[in-house]
Amino acid sequence: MQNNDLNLLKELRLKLTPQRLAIIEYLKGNKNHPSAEEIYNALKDRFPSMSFATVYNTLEVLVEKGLIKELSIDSSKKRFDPYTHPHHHFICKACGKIVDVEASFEIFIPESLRDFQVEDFQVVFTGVCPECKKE
Amino acid sequence: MQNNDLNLLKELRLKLTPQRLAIIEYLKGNKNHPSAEEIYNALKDRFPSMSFATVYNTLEVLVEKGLIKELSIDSSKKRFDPYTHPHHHFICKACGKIVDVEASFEIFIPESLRDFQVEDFQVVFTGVCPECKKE
DNA sequence: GTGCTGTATTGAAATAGTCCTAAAATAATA
DNA sequence: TATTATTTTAGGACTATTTCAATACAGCAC
Repeated sequence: MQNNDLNLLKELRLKLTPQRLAIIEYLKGNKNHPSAEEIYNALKDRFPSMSFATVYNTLEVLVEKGLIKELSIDSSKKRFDPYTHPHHHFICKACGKIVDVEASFEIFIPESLRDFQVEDFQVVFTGVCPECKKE
Repeated sequence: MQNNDLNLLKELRLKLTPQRLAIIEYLKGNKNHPSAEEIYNALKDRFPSMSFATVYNTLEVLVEKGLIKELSIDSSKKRFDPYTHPHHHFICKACGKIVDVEASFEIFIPESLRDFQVEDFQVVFTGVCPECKKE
């Protein structure tokens, strides 16, 4: 946890609670696209009294403030991604793993979206990851 | 419901139950990416005794047989798409509507996915649809 | 530091979506 | 028409998520 995180939270007028700081610290640099449960499990040793609601509340706030992104790649649960810069994903049909794809793609906005306010796009690759391919 | 649907189901060795036929008919040509609940609600007048499990069972079979696709665009529920040909989507942040994008994109497979077996990709645009833009 | 105030956390229960199971129903076949 | 294997049904189980009221506590003024 760096000082600039503390300052960032202050600027956002969020109270610096230990649970929040731990959740942010856990997410920071995390490339595993964790679910709420994974976050909860990772922190419950340090915060045995922490409630699931706190994890959800915090994640909601962080998404609102734009510090993390909520991924809609997995239809069974929400996943969260601290990397808010534009990037893409590969999802393995076998194990469900989600991998970052750092390439940038040149995509033209199709004519059919003329009247739409397109703000972002995401490329989701599907297939089989190297580990699952071996089996 | 056309005869070729009936033949298709026969070839797949699926029993032609009224519920199944109704679900297939409802999905056919449907561009709203309906959820299981929407399908259930749309048909419950005609099939008051129909169970939710039937909807899920049928959808599962249809996905297995490749007649429809399951979309993982909405993190709150599964959505189903009868259009199995390659196409993309726009999702409105305001109303959640999912719109088909028929364009085809030239995407290179990035070097970082060298060892991955990439089978498909999907472009998901996000932003605001014309209706929500007005508000 | 002490006290105040509004925000955050907690625990439990409510809700929503999906899936499971066993019994009853029924489509397909002979 | 009888048989059989598949499908539907009803209800409950299960998981993920949200809500709620009560309690705790971070930040601020003094």
